[in-house]
Amino acid sequence: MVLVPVQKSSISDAVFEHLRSEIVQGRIAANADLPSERELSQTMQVNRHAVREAVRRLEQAGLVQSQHGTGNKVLDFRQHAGLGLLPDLLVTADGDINTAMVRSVLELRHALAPAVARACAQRGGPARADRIYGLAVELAAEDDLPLLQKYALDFWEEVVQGSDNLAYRLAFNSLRHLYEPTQEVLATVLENELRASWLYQALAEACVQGLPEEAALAAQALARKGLDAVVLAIAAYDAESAAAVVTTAASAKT
Amino acid sequence: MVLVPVQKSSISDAVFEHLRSEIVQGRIAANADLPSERELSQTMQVNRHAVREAVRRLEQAGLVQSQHGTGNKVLDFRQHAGLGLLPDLLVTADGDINTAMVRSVLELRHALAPAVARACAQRGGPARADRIYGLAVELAAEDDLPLLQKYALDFWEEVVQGSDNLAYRLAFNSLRHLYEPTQEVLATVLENELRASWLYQALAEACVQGLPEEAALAAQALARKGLDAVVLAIAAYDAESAAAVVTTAASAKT
DNA sequence: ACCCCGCAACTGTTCCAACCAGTTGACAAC
DNA sequence: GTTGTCAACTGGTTGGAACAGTTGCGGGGT
Repeated sequence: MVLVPVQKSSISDAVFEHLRSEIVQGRIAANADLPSERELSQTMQVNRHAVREAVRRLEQAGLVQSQHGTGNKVLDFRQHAGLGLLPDLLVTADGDINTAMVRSVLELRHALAPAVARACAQRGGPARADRIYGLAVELAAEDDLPLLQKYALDFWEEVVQGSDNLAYRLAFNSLRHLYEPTQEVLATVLENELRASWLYQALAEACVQGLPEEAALAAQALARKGLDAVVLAIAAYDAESAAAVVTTAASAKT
Repeated sequence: MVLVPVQKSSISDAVFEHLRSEIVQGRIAANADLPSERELSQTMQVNRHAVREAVRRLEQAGLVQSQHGTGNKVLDFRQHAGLGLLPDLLVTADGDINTAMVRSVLELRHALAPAVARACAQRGGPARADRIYGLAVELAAEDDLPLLQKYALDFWEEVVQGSDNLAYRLAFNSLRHLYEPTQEVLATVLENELRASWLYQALAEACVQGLPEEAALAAQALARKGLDAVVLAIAAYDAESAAAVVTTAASAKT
């Protein structure tokens, strides 16, 4: 018997998530008006306050704009949303993985990793470099994939902090929030990267010795491994999906 | 006589912004409890719903976590917030410019620009490349600084769209929202970059001919100019601030 | 015929006053 | 000492009312 904490969700949470997915998946066009609060509360059978709280969150997320007297206008999330929207974009309307988004995210990581590592080697300081080195050693000694993943995340967390750049860190936060719920799925795909312990060590070494370019190169090599693996996995996945569609069509014809 | 639209701000907006600045500037410690909703509504003399809507937005921004029965806990924004928080971090508690943050943001831009340009040259397509080229030509012909700035923003907007990477675009959104309100201030600092029309043209050329590495190099050179200029400006600004402090201290002593 | 003022009829915004529901800690009963 | 209960917090939800902008229609006026 396995017991897990039950997930409790408030009403306004549910309203928020519903409207968000309606918008993100294009079922409500950009620049269109959201139904009025009174109408929403009536059709969704919830109190108007719940709707209002949801709309406020949508506004904060850059998906909606409120105007007193006129209504709530749906914005184009591609123009106004931030990285916080990534988790919701990873799955398409029919529950499939949005492979284009996965590639996008890993490209973003590939673009940031070298810069973060470079900054960390420049400004991280000896104490931080020691911690990073210690994590690299732990990582090299570990064989279990989930644990390896956890250590890698800790490793990067330290490097990002060492970069002494809050903008990097905020971007990293968005990527981490995206990464955490999908860990198990990604573990197998990123295995090559996670097991490249020599690269983690090279990065750590570069931080200890204060060699920015070496750190950047190691970080780039790491991110490259992940990106390449994902690109391959995506190609396989898309081919499989296409084949499935063909099969379905064929069986429908018979 | 000049008339500008008056800024109307709702009550919950005001509550939100007040609490946000309290949190971001550390006047409420991370992991501390926010005062209860009833208490906040009483001390701020507003209705509890206004407080609730503000707290919802704080939660959405990653600054606060709500728990039924226990209260609203303040999170460490460095760990949980996204790039959307950047605008609020640019000014310190006493209204000064947060120079470390300015540097951080331009470093982020410097890290992203080459990757975005590379992707655009690879995947942008001929139609987009033509538009980019057209904007580069317009840019080269322009002399007025504010207009130059507008064209440069349009230019990058096109490049980002051409990168066919929604993650890049969402990150770019955050940077743009940060950039727009401070345009006038930044125009003078970034003048060297904005007037480097040959680099814009090199980037455009690379997009037209589909040369990713050339595009990346041009983009990096552009971002580098801005970053270098800002680093210099920051050094001057900090020196001036330090001198001002000394002067104040000296005059206080007499 | 045209213009313009004013009045509905929308919209979001704010408020009040309850009550429901989770959490915690003190305190009495065992 | 352990345990169950209850009071006193907390946020969550509800209904209803009134306030405040926006828009468009229609009845004046010119």
